[in-house]
Amino acid sequence: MITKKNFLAALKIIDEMFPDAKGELDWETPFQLLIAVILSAQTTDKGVNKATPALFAKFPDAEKLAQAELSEVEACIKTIGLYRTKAKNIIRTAQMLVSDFNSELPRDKKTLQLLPGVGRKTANVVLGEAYGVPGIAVDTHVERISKRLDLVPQKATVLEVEEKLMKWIPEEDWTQSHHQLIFFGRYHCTAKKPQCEVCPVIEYCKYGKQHYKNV
DNA sequence: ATCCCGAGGG
DNA sequence: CCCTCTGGAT
Repeated sequence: MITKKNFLAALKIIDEMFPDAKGELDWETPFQLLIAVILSAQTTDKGVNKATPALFAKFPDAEKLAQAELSEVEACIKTIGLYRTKAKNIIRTAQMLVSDFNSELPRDKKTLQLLPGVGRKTANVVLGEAYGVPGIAVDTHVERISKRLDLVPQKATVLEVEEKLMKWIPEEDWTQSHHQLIFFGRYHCTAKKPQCEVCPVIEYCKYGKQHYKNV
């Protein structure tokens, strides 16, 4: 297991690699952010950004989406993976916002997760992006990076990853580090062809040292 | 553990 | 072809 000192050293280097890391979903209102994040499951942000303009043009707010026809919503997001489940989820989410929450987003994690399609990861992202609540959403990238750095055992759950990151990263850095870990995973430490040959973090990386011994 | 499910890349 | 992409619900 990596030491806290070495992990924070690696994080500092990643900070220098991606100083401007931020969320890449397009949205205008917290409601639209929520919908975009629900849609982003198992799908690239690019794919979501391609579909949401048409979706939000027709259904810009919770009231409109709550009254939408399922087939019409499906047509808007057809190019996105898992589109049938997601169409149902975002309509029901909009209906619940209107009927139970006065058309406003709940601002706490527990309540947000009552909405269909919203789990811990999505709630974390919405709270962080829309309201500035410190948090670390563990997605596929954050999980992969954490395991390659040997921050947690390979069989650790995403919740265990989140807890370890929150324990070792100062709270004031949670949001920024979260974005930077995602950028690092998306553009450098990719799932398929990680760029270990030119990786400034490899001296701290169990995975990198195992796969590229000559560095 | 399994299902949902399309686009993009290698 | 196969794998991956800011997962969640059953």
